[in-house]
Amino acid sequence: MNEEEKRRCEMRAHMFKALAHPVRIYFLEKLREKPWCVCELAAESGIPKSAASKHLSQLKEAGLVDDEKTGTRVEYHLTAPCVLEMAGCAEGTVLENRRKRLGI
Amino acid sequence: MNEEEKRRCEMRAHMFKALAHPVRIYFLEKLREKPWCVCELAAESGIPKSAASKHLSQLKEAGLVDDEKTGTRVEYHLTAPCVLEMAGCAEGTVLENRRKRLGI
DNA sequence: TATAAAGTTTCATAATTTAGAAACAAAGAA
DNA sequence: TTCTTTGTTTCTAAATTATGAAACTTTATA
Repeated sequence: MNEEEKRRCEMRAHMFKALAHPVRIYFLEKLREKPWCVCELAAESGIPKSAASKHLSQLKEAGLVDDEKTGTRVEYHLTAPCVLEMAGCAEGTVLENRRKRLGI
Repeated sequence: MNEEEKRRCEMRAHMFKALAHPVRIYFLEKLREKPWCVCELAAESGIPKSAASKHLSQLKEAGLVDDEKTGTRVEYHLTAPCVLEMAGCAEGTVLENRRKRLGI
Protein backbone atom coordinates (compact mmCIF):
# COMPACT_ATOMS: atom_id res chain seq x y z
CA MET A 1 0.00 0.00 0.00
CA ASN A 2 1.82 3.11 -1.20
CA GLU A 3 1.30 6.65 0.05
CA GLU A 4 -1.27 7.62 -2.54
CA GLU A 5 -3.33 4.48 -1.99
CA LYS A 6 -3.09 5.05 1.73
CA ARG A 7 -4.41 8.57 1.42
CA ARG A 8 -7.29 7.55 -0.78
CA CYS A 9 -8.29 4.70 1.50
CA GLU A 10 -8.15 6.95 4.52
CA MET A 11 -10.38 9.50 2.81
CA ARG A 12 -12.97 6.92 1.90
CA ALA A 13 -12.88 5.28 5.28
CA HIS A 14 -13.37 8.69 6.84
CA MET A 15 -16.52 9.28 4.83
CA PHE A 16 -17.89 5.88 5.79
CA LYS A 17 -17.05 6.53 9.42
CA ALA A 18 -19.43 9.47 9.33
CA LEU A 19 -22.13 7.07 8.18
CA ALA A 20 -21.30 4.41 10.74
CA HIS A 21 -23.75 5.38 13.46
CA PRO A 22 -27.49 4.68 13.64
CA VAL A 23 -28.35 8.18 14.82
CA ARG A 24 -26.43 9.76 11.99
CA ILE A 25 -28.18 7.53 9.46
CA TYR A 26 -31.48 8.52 11.00
CA PHE A 27 -30.62 12.20 10.74
CA LEU A 28 -29.69 11.86 7.09
CA GLU A 29 -32.94 10.05 6.35
CA LYS A 30 -34.96 12.73 8.14
CA LEU A 31 -33.09 15.43 6.26
CA ARG A 32 -34.12 13.88 3.00
CA GLU A 33 -37.67 15.10 3.67
CA LYS A 34 -36.72 18.68 4.47
CA PRO A 35 -34.27 20.67 6.58
CA TRP A 36 -34.52 20.30 10.34
CA CYS A 37 -32.92 22.13 13.22
CA VAL A 38 -30.83 20.57 15.98
CA CYS A 39 -33.50 20.57 18.66
CA GLU A 40 -36.07 18.99 16.37
CA LEU A 41 -33.72 16.20 15.39
CA ALA A 42 -32.71 15.72 19.00
CA ALA A 43 -36.36 15.45 20.07
CA GLU A 44 -37.27 13.09 17.21
CA SER A 45 -34.39 10.76 17.95
CA GLY A 46 -34.69 11.00 21.72
CA ILE A 47 -31.14 12.11 22.47
CA PRO A 48 -29.90 15.26 24.21
CA LYS A 49 -29.23 18.23 21.98
CA SER A 50 -25.54 18.21 22.83
CA ALA A 51 -25.21 14.77 21.31
CA ALA A 52 -27.32 15.73 18.32
CA SER A 53 -25.17 18.76 17.73
CA LYS A 54 -22.04 16.66 17.76
CA HIS A 55 -23.41 14.08 15.35
CA LEU A 56 -24.48 16.84 12.99
CA SER A 57 -21.09 18.47 13.10
CA GLN A 58 -19.53 15.16 12.13
CA LEU A 59 -21.86 14.90 9.16
CA LYS A 60 -21.04 18.46 8.21
CA GLU A 61 -17.34 17.87 8.52
CA ALA A 62 -17.69 14.89 6.21
CA GLY A 63 -19.45 17.08 3.64
CA LEU A 64 -22.76 15.24 3.86
CA VAL A 65 -24.83 18.09 5.28
CA ASP A 66 -24.67 21.86 5.49
CA ASP A 67 -26.06 24.32 8.02
CA GLU A 68 -27.73 27.69 7.92
CA LYS A 69 -28.30 29.98 10.89
CA THR A 70 -31.48 31.99 11.35
CA GLY A 71 -31.63 33.69 14.71
CA THR A 72 -30.85 31.13 17.36
CA ARG A 73 -31.92 28.32 15.07
CA VAL A 74 -29.48 26.29 13.02
CA GLU A 75 -31.06 24.44 10.16
CA TYR A 76 -29.27 21.50 8.67
CA HIS A 77 -29.89 20.26 5.18
CA LEU A 78 -28.72 17.33 3.12
CA THR A 79 -26.06 18.02 0.50
CA ALA A 80 -25.46 14.50 -0.77
CA PRO A 81 -28.77 12.66 -1.19
CA CYS A 82 -27.09 10.09 -3.41
CA VAL A 83 -25.30 8.74 -0.36
CA LEU A 84 -28.59 7.52 1.03
CA GLU A 85 -29.61 5.94 -2.23
CA MET A 86 -26.29 4.20 -2.07
CA ALA A 87 -27.10 2.91 1.38
CA GLY A 88 -30.33 1.38 0.17
CA CYS A 89 -28.75 -0.21 -2.87
CA ALA A 90 -25.72 -1.55 -1.06
CA GLU A 91 -27.89 -2.98 1.64
CA GLY A 92 -29.97 -4.75 -0.97
CA THR A 93 -26.89 -6.38 -2.42
CA VAL A 94 -25.58 -7.40 0.95
CA LEU A 95 -28.90 -8.93 1.97
CA GLU A 96 -29.12 -10.83 -1.28
CA ASN A 97 -25.61 -12.19 -0.77
CA ARG A 98 -26.49 -13.26 2.70
CA ARG A 99 -29.56 -15.07 1.46
CA LYS A 100 -27.50 -16.86 -1.19
CA ARG A 101 -24.82 -17.79 1.30
CA LEU A 102 -27.37 -19.28 3.64
CA GLY A 103 -28.84 -21.16 0.68
CA ILE A 104 -32.30 -19.70 0.87
CA MET B 1 -37.38 7.03 16.10
CA ASN B 2 -39.62 3.96 16.41
CA GLU B 3 -38.45 0.36 16.70
CA GLU B 4 -38.54 -0.39 12.99
CA GLU B 5 -36.64 2.77 12.10
CA LYS B 6 -34.16 1.97 14.80
CA ARG B 7 -33.55 -1.49 13.43
CA ARG B 8 -33.11 -0.26 9.88
CA CYS B 9 -30.70 2.49 10.94
CA GLU B 10 -28.68 0.04 12.98
CA MET B 11 -28.42 -2.34 10.05
CA ARG B 12 -27.22 0.36 7.72
CA ALA B 13 -24.80 1.80 10.23
CA HIS B 14 -23.43 -1.68 10.76
CA MET B 15 -22.72 -2.09 7.06
CA PHE B 16 -20.99 1.28 6.93
CA LYS B 17 -18.97 0.38 10.00
CA ALA B 18 -17.46 -2.48 8.03
CA LEU B 19 -16.35 0.06 5.43
CA ALA B 20 -15.03 2.54 7.98
CA HIS B 21 -11.40 1.47 8.04
CA PRO B 22 -8.66 2.25 5.53
CA VAL B 23 -7.30 -1.28 5.53
CA ARG B 24 -10.71 -2.75 4.83
CA ILE B 25 -11.24 -0.31 1.96
CA TYR B 26 -7.85 -1.32 0.62
CA PHE B 27 -8.74 -5.00 0.82
CA LEU B 28 -11.99 -4.44 -1.03
CA GLU B 29 -10.19 -2.52 -3.76
CA LYS B 30 -7.59 -5.26 -4.12
CA LEU B 31 -10.31 -7.87 -4.26
CA ARG B 32 -11.88 -6.09 -7.18
CA GLU B 33 -8.94 -7.28 -9.32
CA LYS B 34 -9.15 -10.92 -8.30
CA PRO B 35 -9.40 -13.12 -5.20
CA TRP B 36 -6.53 -12.97 -2.74
CA CYS B 37 -5.64 -15.02 0.30
CA VAL B 38 -5.09 -13.68 3.80
CA CYS B 39 -1.30 -13.79 3.77
CA GLU B 40 -1.10 -12.00 0.43
CA LEU B 41 -3.37 -9.19 1.58
CA ALA B 42 -1.46 -8.98 4.86
CA ALA B 43 1.85 -8.67 3.00
CA GLU B 44 0.52 -6.13 0.49
CA SER B 45 -0.89 -3.92 3.21
CA GLY B 46 1.99 -4.39 5.62
CA ILE B 47 0.02 -5.60 8.61
CA PRO B 48 0.30 -8.86 10.56
CA LYS B 49 -1.83 -11.70 9.30
CA SER B 50 -3.81 -11.83 12.51
CA ALA B 51 -5.03 -8.30 11.90
CA ALA B 52 -5.71 -9.05 8.23
CA SER B 53 -7.73 -12.09 9.19
CA LYS B 54 -9.82 -10.05 11.58
CA HIS B 55 -10.51 -7.30 9.06
CA LEU B 56 -11.53 -9.90 6.51
CA SER B 57 -13.85 -11.61 8.90
CA GLN B 58 -15.54 -8.28 9.56
CA LEU B 59 -16.05 -7.78 5.84
CA LYS B 60 -17.39 -11.29 5.54
CA GLU B 61 -19.73 -10.81 8.45
CA ALA B 62 -21.07 -7.69 6.75
CA GLY B 63 -21.73 -9.69 3.58
CA LEU B 64 -19.22 -7.78 1.45
CA VAL B 65 -16.83 -10.66 0.79
CA ASP B 66 -16.91 -14.43 0.85
CA ASP B 67 -14.22 -17.01 1.46
CA GLU B 68 -13.23 -20.34 0.00
CA LYS B 69 -10.80 -22.79 1.54
CA THR B 70 -8.30 -24.78 -0.51
CA GLY B 71 -5.86 -26.69 1.63
CA THR B 72 -4.42 -24.29 4.15
CA ARG B 73 -5.20 -21.33 1.95
CA VAL B 74 -8.32 -19.22 2.36
CA GLU B 75 -9.20 -17.15 -0.64
CA TYR B 76 -11.43 -14.16 -0.22
CA HIS B 77 -13.45 -12.70 -3.04
CA LEU B 78 -15.65 -9.68 -3.45
CA THR B 79 -19.39 -10.27 -3.41
CA ALA B 80 -20.62 -6.69 -3.67
CA PRO B 81 -18.53 -4.80 -6.24
CA CYS B 82 -21.24 -2.16 -6.51
CA VAL B 83 -20.34 -0.98 -3.02
CA LEU B 84 -16.98 0.22 -4.26
CA GLU B 85 -18.39 1.90 -7.33
CA MET B 86 -20.75 3.73 -5.06
CA ALA B 87 -17.93 4.68 -2.75
CA GLY B 88 -16.23 6.43 -5.63
CA CYS B 89 -19.43 8.16 -6.65
CA ALA B 90 -20.33 9.30 -3.16
CA GLU B 91 -16.83 10.57 -2.63
CA GLY B 92 -17.10 12.61 -5.79
CA THR B 93 -20.25 14.25 -4.52
CA VAL B 94 -18.76 14.98 -1.15
CA LEU B 95 -15.64 16.52 -2.64
CA GLU B 96 -17.72 18.66 -4.95
CA ASN B 97 -19.80 19.89 -2.02
CA ARG B 98 -16.68 20.72 -0.11
CA ARG B 99 -15.31 22.69 -3.02
CA LYS B 100 -18.56 24.61 -3.31
CA ARG B 101 -18.67 25.28 0.39
CA LEU B 102 -15.15 26.65 0.33
CA GLY B 103 -16.13 28.71 -2.68
CA ILE B 104 -13.54 27.35 -5.08
C1' DT C 1 -32.55 44.58 31.77
C1' DA C 2 -33.71 40.03 32.89
C1' DT C 3 -35.33 35.57 30.94
C1' DA C 4 -35.82 32.18 27.75
C1' DA C 5 -34.61 29.39 23.79
C1' DA C 6 -31.27 27.18 20.65
C1' DG C 7 -26.62 25.54 19.89
C1' DT C 8 -21.96 24.55 20.85
C1' DT C 9 -18.19 23.25 23.66
C1' DT C 10 -16.03 21.18 27.60
C1' DC C 11 -15.51 17.65 30.78
C1' DA C 12 -15.29 13.10 32.80
C1' DT C 13 -16.72 8.54 32.07
C1' DA C 14 -18.13 4.58 29.55
C1' DA C 15 -18.06 1.75 25.60
C1' DT C 16 -16.12 0.16 21.43
C1' DT C 17 -12.45 -0.70 18.24
C1' DT C 18 -7.89 -1.62 16.97
C1' DA C 19 -3.27 -3.50 17.50
C1' DG C 20 0.22 -7.03 17.72
C1' DA C 21 2.12 -10.94 20.04
C1' DA C 22 1.42 -15.51 21.18
C1' DA C 23 -1.11 -19.71 21.34
C1' DC C 24 -3.66 -22.75 18.70
C1' DA C 25 -5.68 -25.64 14.70
C1' DA C 26 -5.57 -27.71 10.16
C1' DA C 27 -3.54 -29.30 5.96
C1' DG C 28 0.36 -30.40 3.24
C1' DA C 29 5.43 -31.66 2.49
C1' DA C 30 9.89 -33.68 3.88
C1' DT D 1 6.10 -38.55 12.21
C1' DT D 2 8.00 -34.00 12.20
C1' DC D 3 8.23 -29.61 10.15
C1' DT D 4 6.22 -25.89 7.53
C1' DT D 5 2.74 -23.01 5.85
C1' DT D 6 -1.63 -20.73 6.37
C1' DG D 7 -5.37 -18.93 9.19
C1' DT D 8 -7.96 -18.15 13.26
C1' DT D 9 -8.49 -17.10 18.05
C1' DT D 10 -7.16 -15.28 22.47
C1' DC D 11 -5.13 -11.98 25.27
C1' DT D 12 -3.79 -7.40 26.96
C1' DA D 13 -2.85 -2.70 26.02
C1' DA D 14 -3.73 1.41 23.41
C1' DA D 15 -6.55 4.40 20.86
C1' DT D 16 -10.76 6.12 19.40
C1' DT D 17 -15.62 7.20 19.84
C1' DA D 18 -19.80 7.96 22.23
C1' DT D 19 -22.45 9.76 26.17
C1' DG D 20 -24.81 13.11 29.08
C1' DA D 21 -24.46 16.78 32.26
C1' DA D 22 -23.05 21.32 32.90
C1' DA D 23 -21.05 25.66 31.43
C1' DC D 24 -21.14 29.01 28.03
C1' DT D 25 -22.55 31.98 23.77
C1' DT D 26 -25.78 34.16 21.07
C1' DT D 27 -30.17 35.86 19.75
C1' DA D 28 -34.83 36.87 20.70
C1' DT D 29 -38.48 38.15 23.88
C1' DA D 30 -40.98 39.82 28.12
